Amino acid sequence: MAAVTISLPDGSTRSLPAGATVADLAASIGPRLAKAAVIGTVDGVERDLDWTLADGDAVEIVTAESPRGLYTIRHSTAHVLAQAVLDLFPGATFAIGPPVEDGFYYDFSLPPDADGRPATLSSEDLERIDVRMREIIAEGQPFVRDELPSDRAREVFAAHPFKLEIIDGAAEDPTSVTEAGTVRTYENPPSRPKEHPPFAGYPGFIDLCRGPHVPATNRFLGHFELMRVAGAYWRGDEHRPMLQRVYGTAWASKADLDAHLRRLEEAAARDHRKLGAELDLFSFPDEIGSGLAVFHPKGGLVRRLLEDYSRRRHEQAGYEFVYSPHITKAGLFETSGHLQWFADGMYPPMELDPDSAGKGTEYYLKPMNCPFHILIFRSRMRSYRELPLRLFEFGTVYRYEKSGVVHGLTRVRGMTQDDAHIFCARDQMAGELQSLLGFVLDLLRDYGLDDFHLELSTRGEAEKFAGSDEDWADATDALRSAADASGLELVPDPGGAAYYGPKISVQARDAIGRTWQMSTLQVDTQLPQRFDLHYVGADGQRHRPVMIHRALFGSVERFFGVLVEHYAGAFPTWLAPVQVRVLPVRDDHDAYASRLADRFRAEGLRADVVHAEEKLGNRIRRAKLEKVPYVLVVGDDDVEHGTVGVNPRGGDVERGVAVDEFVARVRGEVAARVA
RNA sequence: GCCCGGAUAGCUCAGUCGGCAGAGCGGCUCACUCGUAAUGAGCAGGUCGUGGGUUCGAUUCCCACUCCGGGCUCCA
Repeated sequence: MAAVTISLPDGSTRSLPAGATVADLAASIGPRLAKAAVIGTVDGVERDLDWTLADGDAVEIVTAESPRGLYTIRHSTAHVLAQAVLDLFPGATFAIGPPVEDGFYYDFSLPPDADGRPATLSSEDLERIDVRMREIIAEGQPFVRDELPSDRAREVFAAHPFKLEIIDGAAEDPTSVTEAGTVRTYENPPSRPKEHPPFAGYPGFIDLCRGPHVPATNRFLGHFELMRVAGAYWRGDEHRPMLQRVYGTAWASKADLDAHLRRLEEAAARDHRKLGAELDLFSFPDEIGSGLAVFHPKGGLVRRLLEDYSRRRHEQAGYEFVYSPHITKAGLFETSGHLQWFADGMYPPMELDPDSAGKGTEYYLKPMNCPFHILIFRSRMRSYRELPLRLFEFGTVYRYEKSGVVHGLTRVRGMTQDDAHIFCARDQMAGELQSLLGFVLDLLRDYGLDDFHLELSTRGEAEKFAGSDEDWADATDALRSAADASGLELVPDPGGAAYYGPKISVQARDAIGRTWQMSTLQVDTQLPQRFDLHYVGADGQRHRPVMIHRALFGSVERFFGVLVEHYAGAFPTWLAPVQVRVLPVRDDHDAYASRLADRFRAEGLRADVVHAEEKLGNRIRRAKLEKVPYVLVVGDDDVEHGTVGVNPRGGDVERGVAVDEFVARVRGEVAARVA
């Protein structure tokens, strides 16, 4: 029998009999690899284990723990989910079911209820689905690959309109291929034919799919958990039917699954909404309305510290501070284009000052600050010598966010932007953007975020963009070169721009690896035109300035929320609402404790005292739960020697520390903005 | 805006198959005076999210609304 020669990633080659598969190759390397192999890549393309190898193929065996192996496990689990739902809900049909980060989902449409609308899944249904999935897994159904002519596939999937759309190429499925004329399928034949198989000519379950898959349902699957059910629009389009989406997570082992579930718990424990209440930072009283926060004294203090530091840095960087009102007549937003492009995001107008006919003037709450800053620019003739003119405001704006999207402090209806508009000459734009990006990143690092990437949002095909192609191209180029100069990774986001211009957004990764959109830098040639802005150049002629819109925090509220989660509520000393808590051991140490707190406050530290009305242990416990950076315990020894017992957050207790030394230590930390 | 789920004391939650509402923590009072993550006892605190409907009777069943959570769409 002829042999095939296969090359491996380490550069070695192996000879196998003709007809050998990926699985045979793994077995020839070793029994452990044979067992661990989920799929293989052949010349870079992922293939099932039963794929027949050809002479000269370069093959890599993919194991369960690898990203590709996990992807396969999640993908195969999604198929099992689909089979289970189709089994349990006769008449149900299915759409797409790709693997996603940490798991998978599948979208379904259930047969109509008595009221004629498609039925929905409830969380109780998830338990039944879970049970059915485990039965299918225990059955050990193979995943059987096949290529069907499209005509034949249309017959097989006749009862599944979403699949027909995919076969016809009208809908995209990230896990399906619809090559001209044929489609690939994966069948899971059941051990016993189903009573009412929903596919013509197949006794069990079959799905359109590019693959590859695990060899059988009892290989590598089973370490999964269904997480939630949610609505999702077919093809992500809000004008199309709402499907029922089931999300799950799946891993290579029980230990990995458990570790993932623990990570979710940890993330929940640092949720800023939970910590906001626990640490008495802010709240969202129902009486005020959705997405409208109040900051309590401690949250207000932290917020003021964030803002104060930002203000100082902006002053040093040549920004000038302005203020503008919260409401304005409609005309301003007509000129700016907001009422044309952004009206959906604005609160409806108030009609004031009716005339004799009863017709009043419409006022709007501002959704953005830019038109106001523009009016400041336009308030008098500007010289090129004034440029770049950088106008900064902590500007509170209101946006009528759709009711389903508000989320803690990260998506609100009333927010304060650390907003600035830079008016510059066209030839200053590139340089200004570059130094601006450096300034942004530098400042974010001071707040403790240091892992970034950039996103470049450009104009898409849609109609929602104002202005000429040329202006967009210029602006986009300027942003791209500033981004390149930063050396950070740049992810494209076509179609993500605001109506008036492209933007770079800075995405920051927090302490547990989640990314948040923070700063935005936008180039705008539209508003200067709309407001007919100009300045007088060195040549004595009028020129049109370019505007750069930028916010570093994005919104103060979101930034605050992100920092709470980043630090898990344990703010660094410079931001902590209470930096030092003094705990006298007994009543007769009260006077000493109070003198210490006075001294600390005189040194510019935020210190308080909790007297001995409760046991020391409990007072320490409370201080720890409040995440106070320094708990000082003072007793007889300390009164006698002028020392303190230092119990630092996350560190070891140290007795008999001299007060001066302690003050110097903490003041140093605050100055360096660490810990 | 759409789909699913929820709202009971300041917080976390139990409970009522329709018949006067419960716990722990927290708060207050008293006692304890204590050296590094929960001392004990007592007291107060709820028109069971809001408004309608069904009913002899609704916190419980139905409807609408408000607010919250998880998604989709959208977004700082």
